[in-house]
Amino acid sequence: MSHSLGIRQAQKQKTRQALLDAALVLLEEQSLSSLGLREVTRAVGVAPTAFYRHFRSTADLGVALVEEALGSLHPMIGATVSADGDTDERIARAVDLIAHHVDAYPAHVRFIARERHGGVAPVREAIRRELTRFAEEVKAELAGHPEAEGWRDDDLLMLATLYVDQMLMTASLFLEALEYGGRERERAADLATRQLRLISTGREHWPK
Amino acid sequence: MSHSLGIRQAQKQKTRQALLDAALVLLEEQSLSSLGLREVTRAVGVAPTAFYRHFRSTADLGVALVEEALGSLHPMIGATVSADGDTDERIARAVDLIAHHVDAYPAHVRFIARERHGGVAPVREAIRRELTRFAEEVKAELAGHPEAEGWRDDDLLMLATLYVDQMLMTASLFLEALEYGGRERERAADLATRQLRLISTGREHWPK
DNA sequence: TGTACATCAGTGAACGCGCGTTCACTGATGTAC
DNA sequence: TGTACATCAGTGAACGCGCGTTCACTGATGTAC
Repeated sequence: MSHSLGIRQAQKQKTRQALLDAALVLLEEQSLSSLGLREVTRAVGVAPTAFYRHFRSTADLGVALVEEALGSLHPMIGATVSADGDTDERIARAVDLIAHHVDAYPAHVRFIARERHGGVAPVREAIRRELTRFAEEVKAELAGHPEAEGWRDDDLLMLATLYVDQMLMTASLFLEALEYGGRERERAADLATRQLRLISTGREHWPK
Repeated sequence: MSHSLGIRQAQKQKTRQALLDAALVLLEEQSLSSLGLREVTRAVGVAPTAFYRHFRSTADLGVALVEEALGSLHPMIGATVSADGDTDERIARAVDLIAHHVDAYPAHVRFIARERHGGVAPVREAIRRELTRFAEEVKAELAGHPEAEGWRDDDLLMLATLYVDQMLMTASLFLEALEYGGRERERAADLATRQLRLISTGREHWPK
């Protein structure tokens, strides 16, 4: 769109984003099902009632956060499973991409890891839906590679699902490393690399 | 011990267990960080203050639940990675054991999946500690098999960690299937079976 | 451009409610002799 | 076995507090003419 938003709309979006940002910070130390609407508005500096101009409830805000968090993850996917280089180079690149994503968006990663199995059903649903979509995209990407020749469709989806889950496991391992500091980061990268290598080995020898 | 507990001790343990049981039921629909002490005592039918005779806080109760939940999982581990039969038989048996465990202790499985990355630090820590212990036990079990010959120690631990995480992923998939009903259960079993088969293939062709 | 009216994001007071925690207590159970 | 005292799991009243939600409001922004 070329015409800029009206002043009113722009201000509203700004407040909405401030609410999302404040919630994300508060969610580093608690889970969504205990997040209070007043906490969030207090952190932003608006009246509690202003919350209702943007979200019906904290669960509703949570669903919006899912879209934000997994939206930021989306561009990373294509790159992670892209085809250049040999297996080891691709694995190293994927682990590196995950590590940098965690550095750039730690709160988003934590939110997804926490609420994927969390206590708020609509948010769990939203995450499940997005991750299913991711797996299908990874599958499509895999199907484009020559290695995928002869693979059954459902085996490809199985592999894609394994990659997506492994990506999340690795991301949350890097997140812990970020908190603990020390050599945890290298240990996480090393573990993730070898696990991906084992999966790749299985993939190469998969009986088609 | 041969002598039975005194009446007082027995009654105290009974109340404590009732608190744990009630909490576990309440935690099916919310997460620990939003669980109220009064909710729990109300469900049991004791005064709120009675709670303090057993736990300092709901976080403390959470740690006790971790021990209960992962204790029930413990006997299953040896059986899951035991050596009898060929690869496919072993995989089928493992998937079956996981499915039955989820049927038998759904609330325990949900609790662990939810609080592993939940908002209560001491509980996350307790789960992490137990899962590390599990991975080391699986590693020891794997090391006893002939297939492990020539494997480096850290590669064995890497594989064990992958198995433990995969077990949890599968368990939580079965849990969702339990909620949704329909053919989800078979689909979950099928996916888990093929993912374990891929891991096994990688294991067989692992470059030692 | 100027005027008159409509819209609506954010306000602030008020509400009833359930929370965690304290305290002194009760009465059944345990123990010493 | 009986008695006198100690222990301690569970009670119930009371507290101050922050919660989510309602409501009528204000005043800047938007729109029609």
